[in-house]
Amino acid sequence: MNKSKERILASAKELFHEYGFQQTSVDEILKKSGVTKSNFYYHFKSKEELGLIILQRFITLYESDVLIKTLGNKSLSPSGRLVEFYNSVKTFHINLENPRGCPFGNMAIEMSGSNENFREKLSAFFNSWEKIIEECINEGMSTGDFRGDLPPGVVAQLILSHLEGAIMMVKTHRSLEPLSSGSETIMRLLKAA
Amino acid sequence: MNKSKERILASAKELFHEYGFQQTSVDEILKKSGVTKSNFYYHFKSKEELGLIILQRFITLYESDVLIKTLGNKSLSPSGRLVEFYNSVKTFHINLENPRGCPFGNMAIEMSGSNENFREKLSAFFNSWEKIIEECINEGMSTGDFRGDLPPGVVAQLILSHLEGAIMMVKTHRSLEPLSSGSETIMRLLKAA
DNA sequence: CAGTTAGGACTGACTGGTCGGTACTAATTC
DNA sequence: GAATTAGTACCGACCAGTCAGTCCTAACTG
Repeated sequence: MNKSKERILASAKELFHEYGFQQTSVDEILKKSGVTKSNFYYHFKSKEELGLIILQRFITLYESDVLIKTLGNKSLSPSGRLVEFYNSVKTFHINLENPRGCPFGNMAIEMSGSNENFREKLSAFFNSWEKIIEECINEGMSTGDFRGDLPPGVVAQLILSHLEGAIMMVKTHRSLEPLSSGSETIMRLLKAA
Repeated sequence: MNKSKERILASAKELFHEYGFQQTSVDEILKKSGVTKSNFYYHFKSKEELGLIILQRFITLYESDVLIKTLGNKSLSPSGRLVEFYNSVKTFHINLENPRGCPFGNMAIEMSGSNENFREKLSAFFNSWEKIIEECINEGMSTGDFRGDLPPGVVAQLILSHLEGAIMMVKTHRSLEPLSSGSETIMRLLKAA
């Protein structure tokens, strides 16, 4: 059911990630998904609505498929979880022939200045992402995985900021190195003395 | 002389920073600068050419007015230079009622995937920026300002990645906190044991 | 000095094309 | 019979970019 709707969502998701929201036209989405324009506007009242739905889906999927399975994986040590998380991010970006950047970071920069709906959703998601990292850091400080002389919330914020910046560098330099080298350095800096 | 040309450059620089390159139309630049379209194309052969010129100007200005005066200020200690640099970045972003993000980071995310001219210029600039940070870190490791158990180039890369990510967060959360808190944490992590 | 030439700065009207979105009819599917 | 898909023509706004031609000043020429 809703075959067209799903095809629109799948095509738009890829196009938004590759070219950005504003730089993707509705016509391109129709062409890629093989759906007619009237059918598009039967399912979505506007391009913005589509964008917000895709963003929400991506957030939900990322939380359940990546964040919970790595940072929330209680069968690993806290530092092992963080390493697993970095690995999953690297895998995600290495699988694209040309780095496209972080879907969330790209959208944040593109939309935060011009659309409050996108900005608020992204701001809330970054906060929740940060909380998940913080939980892992906090536990790692108890177990002695990580140095305990810094507030875990502040460390989590630093990790997320650095991650987004590193992915930006990966996209700009067309090399995974800033992410792999940066994540290793983060791990070293967090090691207990 | 060239009053129109300078007005176009000044207006476009602001608009590109606030809305991005692609989201700023030539007509908007004309409206803001009060210049006619034909005059615009008398001075610039395309919107892309204008964008590259503005980017180059911004890079040159930033290197001479910010990077050299902070990270290259030999009258300060290496760690004092880094603090000064962070202060200048914070001042830059606090002076805008709404955070617009880093002009270079914004452009990198927006253009790296679709325009090689922009991507290469930005990639080269990030490398040169990194080198300036590295020089400061390297000296600080000699003086004992910073811990010496990490390669300075890797640390510099981490600092720049984190900075760009933190500015992205400032823009998304509409709060300076990720940058001020993050920079303090970086300083603490780099302190010699 | 008068007449000509050159060239940079500038103009308004215009082009072909794309944008997101609408209107409306008709067929197909569950 | 209600939800979905298809088709297609259309809209006004906007897009980057072009054009022939004017204005003004300064240098050259007789």
